Amino acid sequence: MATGKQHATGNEDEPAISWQAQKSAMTRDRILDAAINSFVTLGYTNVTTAKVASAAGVSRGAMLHHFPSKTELIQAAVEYLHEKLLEDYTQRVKSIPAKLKGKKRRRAGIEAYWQHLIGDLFTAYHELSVAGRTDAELKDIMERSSVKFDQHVQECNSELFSEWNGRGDRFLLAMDVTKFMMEGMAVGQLVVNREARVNRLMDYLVDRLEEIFEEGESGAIGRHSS
Amino acid sequence: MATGKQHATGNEDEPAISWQAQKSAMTRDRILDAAINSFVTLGYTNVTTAKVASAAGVSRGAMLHHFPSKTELIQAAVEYLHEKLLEDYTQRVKSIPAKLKGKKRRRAGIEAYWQHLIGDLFTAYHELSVAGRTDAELKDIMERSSVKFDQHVQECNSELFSEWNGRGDRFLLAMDVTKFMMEGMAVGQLVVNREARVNRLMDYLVDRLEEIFEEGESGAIGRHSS
DNA sequence: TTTAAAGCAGGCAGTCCTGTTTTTATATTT
DNA sequence: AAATATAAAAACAGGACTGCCTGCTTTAAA
Repeated sequence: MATGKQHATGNEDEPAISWQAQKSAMTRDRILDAAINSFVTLGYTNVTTAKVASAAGVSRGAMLHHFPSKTELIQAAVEYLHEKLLEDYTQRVKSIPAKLKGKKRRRAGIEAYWQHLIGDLFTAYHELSVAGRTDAELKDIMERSSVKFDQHVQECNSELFSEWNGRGDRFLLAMDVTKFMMEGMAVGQLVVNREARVNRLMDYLVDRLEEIFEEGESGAIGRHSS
Repeated sequence: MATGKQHATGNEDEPAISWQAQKSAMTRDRILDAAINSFVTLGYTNVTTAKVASAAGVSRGAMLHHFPSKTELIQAAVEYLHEKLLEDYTQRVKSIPAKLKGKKRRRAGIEAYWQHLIGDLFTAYHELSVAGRTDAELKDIMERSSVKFDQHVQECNSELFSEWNGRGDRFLLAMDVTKFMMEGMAVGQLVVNREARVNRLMDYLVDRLEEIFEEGESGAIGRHSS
């Protein structure tokens, strides 16, 4: 594969993209993709370096060349996963038709987040997150990743729902409600009547968000608590 | 502890509680307690039969006498955990003062569930739940356990919030919203500003439940969706 | 008192996993 | 074209975990 026919001509001051560096980076990414995929299909507990190497189609030796230890592999996989999570979410949000306005737009935002949550990337993230609870190093990385991701989501939402800017705490509350309720749905056991319950919950959630948007400073939020 | 002086007198037709059966049951429970505790402190990934035996204070041989394989140990631990989860939740709900009425009572119910969720038992449950995603046998057991637990919670709530009986779907929706949002909070990464956000979310949740309770058939729920 | 059986303790073999080292192939440079 | 560096493959050693097996102690039955 890739017989390596590079430009034979002079090509003097082309600095250092260097042919084999690309190949190296490619196998590196293949390994990281395989790692993430292994977390999804096997579960964190059952992932071994050999299985990842096999899934990536490289020898164990090749893998240990790129990642000298299992720990370094996992840490690299977390950072790689973080990038892919950001990209996945961003992509889903960006593909919301610009013509959608108002409530339709909000509903589409919720749906995009839901599709993100039931995808493989978030599954892998959750596996690592649970594993991180009892692994100090991993915990640290996961928390940083989580905080950065939430910041990105907030920026996306400020853009997507610009009509809500300037609401301060309200906006943050709405984001928290959405985040935790939907993550709970994605993570929790939801076996009986799944479809119907999910739809009903998402309808309910959108309505509550509308409430926050519709009502003024003295609206339903805090009506009882005040 | 319990020097085992059983009644030396006749006591003819007492069938078979038999001395060593008690001892056996006790070590069995010690092992299962140690297993659950190991899931909490070590994480499912790092639990080994040797560590569980050590934590229980029994030899490995003793453990293999009670649980011939690791699989059987874990399955027994799940059933044991299920019982303890039921008991824990029930206990917390029952200890809500009977004098509390109306909103105070609802708030106390939420608080009881929250304390249940941030306890060790639910942590162990979550570990096993995640492990069950990629383990067919375990998945099966966990789902059954989950369904049964939810049923129990529903019965408790029907009793605790009897003023809401007869609301049908409304009631189920309120339970789902509560369940998933709070489980999301318990499970998800919630590092920055944890205290304040949790309190705010629980205030918000209680208000939404009040809404369901206060408003009639044509209330806020479905106001937008209809 | 003897006999059978159950609970229990510890050692042993096989397997899997990790990380190191050695070896081969492929690129880049002089 | 030779030399050097890097990527990849394969063999190897050490450690950990699981399951089995043998023997010991305590309880129940005869």
